[in-house]
Amino acid sequence: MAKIDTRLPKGMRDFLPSDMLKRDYVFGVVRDVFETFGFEPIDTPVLEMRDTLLGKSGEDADKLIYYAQHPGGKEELALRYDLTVPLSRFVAMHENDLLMPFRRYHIAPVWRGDRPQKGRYREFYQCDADIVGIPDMSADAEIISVVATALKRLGFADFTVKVNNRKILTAIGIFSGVPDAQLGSLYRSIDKLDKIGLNGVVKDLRDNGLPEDVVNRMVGLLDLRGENVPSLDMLAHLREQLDGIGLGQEGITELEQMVEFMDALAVPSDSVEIDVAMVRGLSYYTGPVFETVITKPDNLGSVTGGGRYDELIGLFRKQSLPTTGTSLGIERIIDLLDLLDLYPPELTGTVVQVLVTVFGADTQRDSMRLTSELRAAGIHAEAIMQLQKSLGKQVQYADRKGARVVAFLGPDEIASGVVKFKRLSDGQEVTAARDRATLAVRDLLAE
RNA sequence: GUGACUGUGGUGCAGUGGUUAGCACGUCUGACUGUGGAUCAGAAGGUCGAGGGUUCAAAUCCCUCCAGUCACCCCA
Repeated sequence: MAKIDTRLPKGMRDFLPSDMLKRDYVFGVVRDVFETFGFEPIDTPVLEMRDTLLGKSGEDADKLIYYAQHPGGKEELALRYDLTVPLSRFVAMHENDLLMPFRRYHIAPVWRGDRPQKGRYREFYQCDADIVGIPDMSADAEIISVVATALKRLGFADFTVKVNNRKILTAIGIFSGVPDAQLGSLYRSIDKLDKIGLNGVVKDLRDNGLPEDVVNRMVGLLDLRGENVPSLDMLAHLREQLDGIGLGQEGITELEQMVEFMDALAVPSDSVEIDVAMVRGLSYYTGPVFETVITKPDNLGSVTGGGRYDELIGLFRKQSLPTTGTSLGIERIIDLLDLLDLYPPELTGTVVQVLVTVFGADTQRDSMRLTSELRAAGIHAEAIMQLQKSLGKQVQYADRKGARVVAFLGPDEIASGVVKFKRLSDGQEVTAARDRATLAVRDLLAE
């Protein structure tokens, strides 16, 4: 008989138990850091009304949104593309129940109909933290701080949070004399600076039909972005260049304030870089924008992204609320943790701590009783359920599974009222009285 | 949406026109009926991505489709 094809939707994945344990570990660390910073958890439906999502993140994003429909349903639905737009809807909808400022975190899957490739999936989790209701740069500095703290707690040593401000980008456009219609392609060219270099950007700009004097003015500005120029000096320089352009002055002041606040929050200055060539594609950003790259293996793209979007909530409510936040991309973080092997040693690939063997039908109930006692003491325990399995196979099963301790409860032990435990890592065995069994296991697990 | 590369047991690969398609790892069984990682012996497991064409003969050459990977765009 023909078997049903097992394939999954493109870009979507199953997770084995060992994968899930890693994921849960990462989620746990991130959640813990978020809560340390005073962010509260929320959740929203995976489906939203189509109109809620469309037209918020840009044309490119709209094309990636999945539509979801019940055959008999009249509502036009879509799978959420990110957690930011749902938050905006959520705030406008529940403002009566929210205290401002509202700091929330949200860890949940989102869907994008993108072509999958390394570090990119069609279904993936985002971990977002946002502060609603604060226009001040102290909020943006908090966001950078929470990002840096989470990455550090996960074990990353070499990462850079890049910071820029959309107002500066706009000012660069004004300064150089780029017509509004071409601002988009201007940003796109600038964004490629790291990849294709200054000459590449110049070529790109010319190819896009920008006049030579415009290109030259632009190059003068981008040249400021030298690696060795201290950030604040560079901003002062930029301030002179953009003299008379109000938006640019504003953006620079905001960055300067952020730097001060980050300093007060003890964000290590060597993990933050002001990069006036960092753009970010989502259209709702209005001020500071952030993005993190892991600098050591440096091939997986950004692991966090965010920024300030002061107008977005205004689409769902008479008056907008100033909001800033970030998203951590758990999938890329996990790929990197795998690569760098940064997991704590206690992640063994199984939740089972003790595997209880079974000698035969006549001792099975004793094994079950012991298992139950271990569980009551909070020890993760599993009993063998196949009576015909040889003892060797049972121990092998425990070993392959990754259980740390095996319990033996055969006729001899039962007769003398004891139980024998063996720690698989070093083969050490201890025999303990039945009423001291859980203590003995705890000792073996502790080392 | 654009481009490049790749599809052979569960996984990784070999096989580039010629008998029943091989190897490694993994799986299962046994040596080992009260103790794992090692060793040895044996077994199971494949419509060679799908369809069509060329040929006496196709995993191998050609065409189409499908799928996967990577890159661009964009993004986490």
